[in-house]
Amino acid sequence: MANALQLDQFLCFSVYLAGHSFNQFYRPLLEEIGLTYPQYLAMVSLWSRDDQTVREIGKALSLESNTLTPLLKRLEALALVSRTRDPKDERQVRIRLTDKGRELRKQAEHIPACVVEALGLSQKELDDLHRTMLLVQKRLQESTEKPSPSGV
Amino acid sequence: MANALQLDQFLCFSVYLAGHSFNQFYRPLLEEIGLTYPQYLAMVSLWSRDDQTVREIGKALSLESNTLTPLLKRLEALALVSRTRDPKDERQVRIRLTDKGRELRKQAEHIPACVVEALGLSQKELDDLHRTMLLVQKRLQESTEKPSPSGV
DNA sequence: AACGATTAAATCGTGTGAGATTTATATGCC
DNA sequence: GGCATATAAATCTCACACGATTTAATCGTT
Repeated sequence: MANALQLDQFLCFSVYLAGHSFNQFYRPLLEEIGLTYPQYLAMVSLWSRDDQTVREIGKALSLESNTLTPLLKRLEALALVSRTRDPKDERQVRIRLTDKGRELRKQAEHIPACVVEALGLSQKELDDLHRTMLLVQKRLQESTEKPSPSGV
Repeated sequence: MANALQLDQFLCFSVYLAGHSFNQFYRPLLEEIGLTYPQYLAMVSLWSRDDQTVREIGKALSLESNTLTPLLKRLEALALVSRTRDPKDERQVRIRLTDKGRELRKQAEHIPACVVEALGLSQKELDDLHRTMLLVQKRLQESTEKPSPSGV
């Protein structure tokens, strides 16, 4: 039990530090194209599917409007996206790539290979890592949303 | 290659989201004892070794004084730690647990088991996860510190 | 001992993140 | 149709994170 405690302490540290190092690794690469890591993730989401609402992007990134609104305004200021109210539902704001936003994808395309190279993992290991991260996310989110499935 | 790009995009998302979910899971647990996640990590570091300099804690958490100084001042305001200049080297500030800071450990001790339970992983899987996170951190940090080991 | 270089914290400005509240629009029920 | 309810963004406040700079103390060399 002192053992389990110890392990988790290391685990929470290692997850925290891995996230950090991911962020740090991307930073200089993204600096070249003028984006922060969260801005890059929002752009990746839009490159894979254009014309999303703030809420949809938020779902993809696990972020709410309190974080996304200013972030997207910065992307708008960079002329990478446009923000317009949906005429069919004025509550929603639709985010669309501009030509410049689509152009930027080309400059960002070399980045993934840099990460794969730095990690130095095989395809299978990358796959395992990806699956593990998704599982961790799923399990923790389930526990967070409903702390006690058997009612309280 | 469109393949590799796709995989990494998912990977950077999944790592980002796993970090998020970890943070979200800890939040309500830590709220009970009045700490944020980074504050908790600093306290864990001090519980495992008391009387560290800002720099030493920073090394453990991959943080610099620009982040740590205000964080540690908040812990000081909570009366959990003391901050005093080292008489032998006045440049350094030594961080020491107060009695209250040591006491808090008891209230934090149940948290690790919650995480292990939520993850629902075997000891071996937890171990693998931990090792993988450490490896990711190591590889990415190496690449970040010296972008090209074979000179440029 | 003196002065340039190094080191440790602290400070400053910008950009996330998150809880709580607010504003504006849409929906449901009578 | 009219009003309570629900939903989507935006706003506000606080707490990280980080690059860059500043301040203070120590070290190294002469």
